[in-house]
Parts: sequence; structure tokens; C-alpha cells
Amino acid sequence: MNNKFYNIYNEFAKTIEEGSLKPNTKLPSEKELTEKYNVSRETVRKALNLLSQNGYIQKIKGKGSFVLDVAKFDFPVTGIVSFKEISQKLGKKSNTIVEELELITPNAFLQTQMDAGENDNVWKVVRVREIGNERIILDKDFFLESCVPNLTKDICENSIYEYIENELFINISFDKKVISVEKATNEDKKYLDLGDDTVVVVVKNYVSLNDTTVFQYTESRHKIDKFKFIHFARRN
Amino acid sequence: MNNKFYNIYNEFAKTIEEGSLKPNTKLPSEKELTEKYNVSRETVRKALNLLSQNGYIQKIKGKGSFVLDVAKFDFPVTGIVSFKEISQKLGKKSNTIVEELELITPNAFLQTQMDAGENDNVWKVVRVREIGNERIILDKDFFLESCVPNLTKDICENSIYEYIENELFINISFDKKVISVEKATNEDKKYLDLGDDTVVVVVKNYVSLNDTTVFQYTESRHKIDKFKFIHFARRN
DNA sequence: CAGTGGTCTAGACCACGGT
DNA sequence: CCGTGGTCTAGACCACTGA
Repeated sequence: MNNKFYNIYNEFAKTIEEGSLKPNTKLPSEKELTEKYNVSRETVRKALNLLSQNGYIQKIKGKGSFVLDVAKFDFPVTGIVSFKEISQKLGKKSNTIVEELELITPNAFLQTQMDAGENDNVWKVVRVREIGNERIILDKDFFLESCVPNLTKDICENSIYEYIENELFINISFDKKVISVEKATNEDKKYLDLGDDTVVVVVKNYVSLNDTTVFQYTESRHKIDKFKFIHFARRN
Repeated sequence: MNNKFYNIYNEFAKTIEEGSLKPNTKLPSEKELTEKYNVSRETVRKALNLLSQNGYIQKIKGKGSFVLDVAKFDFPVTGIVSFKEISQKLGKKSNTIVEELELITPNAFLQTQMDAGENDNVWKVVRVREIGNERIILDKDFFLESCVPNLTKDICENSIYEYIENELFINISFDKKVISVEKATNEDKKYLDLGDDTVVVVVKNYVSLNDTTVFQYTESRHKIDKFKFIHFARRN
């Protein structure tokens, strides 16, 4: 992105994440920022509102903008985050094992979950996520072949998102996640180190493009003791 | 709120939720909306961006704004939603049982979870949520007495949020939720209809004011088969 | 090409906080 | 009172869409 407001947002987001800007620090006023960056006030405000929305700062009318304690928000809050991004942030050794990779004809269930008809082929990818030698997550991904024509084991072992965004230049627009707890299936028991667990956390993820077609459906099945979901939300 | 952009937002949000504006309908162009509402384009855009952010519409450059299928997003997505609001939307008979209501001195754990020192008193409220005669959720709420001086059984049986916002005029600014699965405690087994369940879903909620103080900490402990969390997020 | 949304500007008025 | 952020305006230029 080559937007002025986005560059300003990024500069502050980075310095706050690094910790160079300490919590409770007061940012320069909007007027001062317009002068520093040579932009209009509305542009400054776009950047600050983004920071506020994403939990980086708190704006207080009549007082100013103050840095929030991002350390409290362990993960990046809000948005789609790939497994690779997460494990990098955690700093733990992680591993992805591709168990299945094939083109299939979508069954009735899949046709209701994503925008696929009988005649659309769908990539099915089954992967196991290991962190520190423990098999923790079972990811079952389904992609429309019409959007993602080629998939290789190599791509699946790395970040499929990186491939989709940086190689195919597909613009992901939004996603919907549904989190619930379900009985562990035989597949879960086969692929995961469940021990005595009888249930898993299931995250169903519907990923949509600009034209609102659901081009990806993913079921992430998590070992319960390793699952954690964090959610930051502004009120208004 | 008496903002122009907020009124426009609300008008569309309502008609979309009702279904009077069908999915895939094209909204009037931004130019047309400026004329219809007699406002500037940036004001129209503020309203439309809010609608987009909250999953009501999809904006496509060069084409226009289109109504999304809100029915897919069961609950109101993003934000703090009280139990009362949820059960109303579900249309099921619900009941709240206040099991405990007392002023306590916060222990070490509570002091780390919210902005309470040894000398601050804290309201402890323990409530059980029943939907259709099944005890499903155990809510343990803690409020700073300095923010919420009075709490009665009556208030707790209804919506504490309604009381806080409409009676005390406290401005909630943001919240952080942490969702995980934990072993059921004896308290869980005592208050909930767990059957053979050995675990519960725990939602820890940290609620902050404008000045960023965490004035409320809540632990919602859910029966696993009735738990569902939905999350809509834009990408950008 | 005309119409659309995305970004940006310069300036205005308001409501709030603290002095 | 001044400085702060919140709202709003009128107008500009750009990039994308579809005829």
C-alpha cells in the first residue's frame, strides 16, 4: 500500500510493537502530526483511527492520543492470521505435515459451505500442525480450483496465504469464523496427539473475495489445551 | 449519537437487518447519497465504511456498494454483546439466576486481572444463565466499586450493561476477550448441567473505560455443546 | 468514455480537558 | 482561556469498471 495514512499507521504500529514507544506515552497532537508528515489533518486522523481500532492507541477528546499496552494483546488481534505468522510470533519451532492434497468434486456439504457447484473442482488439503513435536492442529482446507489453479506439496508446507496473495495476487476481502467445540472424530484421533481428550475446538473459516464469493473453506481442529483465541473490540 | 454519518449508518443497518434491503442489492452511489441526505461525500463514506466494517455491505471500486447476506452472520459480530441481547435475538426463553452478590477485597489474582489495588473494593457477581431450563453459562463478574457504587439483585437479574450505560452513563471504550477450554471446576459442576462433560469453554473478558482502566473482569464459563463464537473480519 | 469508489486537501465549527 | 480530538464540507485527483 502506498497510501499516506497507511504509511503513518505502519510507522506507529511498528514502533509500538517493538516497544520503542512505551505504553501511556502521549503521541504528538494531530496538528503537530500534520506538520511533521506534511499531510492534511484528515489523513493523520485516518492513521490514528486505524491505530485505535486495532488496539494500539487510545484517543481521548480534549487530551490527546495515548499508547496502549500491546503486550496484553499477545497475538495480533482481529483479522486472518496464518499458522506461519502465529508460530513466528510465538518463537517456537513448528512444522507442517501435508497428509492429503488432491482435487475433488465437492459433496453436498461443501457446496453449502463455499461457492462451489457440482461442476467446480475443489482442492482438498489436509495438514497437521506440529509445535514442539506435538501434533496440535488438524487443518482441512478447501479452495476453489477456479481461483487457485495450482497447488503443490511445497506450497502447502509453507504458507498457502503467502502464495495466494503474493504469487496469485488474489485479494482476500473478508472472512467469517465460527468457533465451537465438537466430539473428536476418528480422523482427529488419527492425526492429533489427543491423549485422553474426547473433544476438539473447531474453527470454521469462510474466506471471501472482493466479489463476495467464498473461495475457501477451512476447518481447523485444535487440541483443546493449546487453543487460545484473542479478540480486541472497540465499543462505540 | 446525533452524528449525520451515524444516522445514515443506522438507517441502512436497520433496513438490511430487517431484510427490506435484500442481499446483492446495489446501494445508490456515493454521489447520489450526498444528494439524498444533503451531506458531503466524506460523510456518506464514513457511514458506508462503517457498514462495510460491520459486515453489512461490500464496496467494490468502480462498481458500487452491495448488500451482503447478513443472515449468514447469525449473531451481531464484533463487540460486546450482553446475554440479554443474545437471548432476545435467539427468541428463546432465558433466565438469569443470581447465586452470589457481594463486595469483596480483591485477591492477588483479581488485582492482576483488573485495575484494582488492595484498598479498592470489588463487586463479585455470580450468575447462572438458563436457556430453555438448561443451565448453560456460569458468569463470574467483578466490577470496581469506585465505578459501580451500587449493585442490586434486581439489576443483576436484568442487564448489568444496560444499568451501567443508561443509568450510570459510564462510557465503555473497549474490551479484550480470551477464549480457551479448561477443566471443569467443582463450582462449574455445582452450577451447570454438565452431564458427562469434563471441560468448559472459558471466555475471559477485560472491559476498559475511556481512560483505559479495566473496571470489569468477567469469566464466562460455557457448557461446551452450547458454545458458539462468531467473528467477522475485514482483511485490507 | 462516463460512472464508480479511494485518497487527500484546507478550512470550518463543535465539545471536551485542564489551566 | 487554549489545546485537544470529533464532525463536516466542497472540491480535487486517481484507479477501476463496464459500455
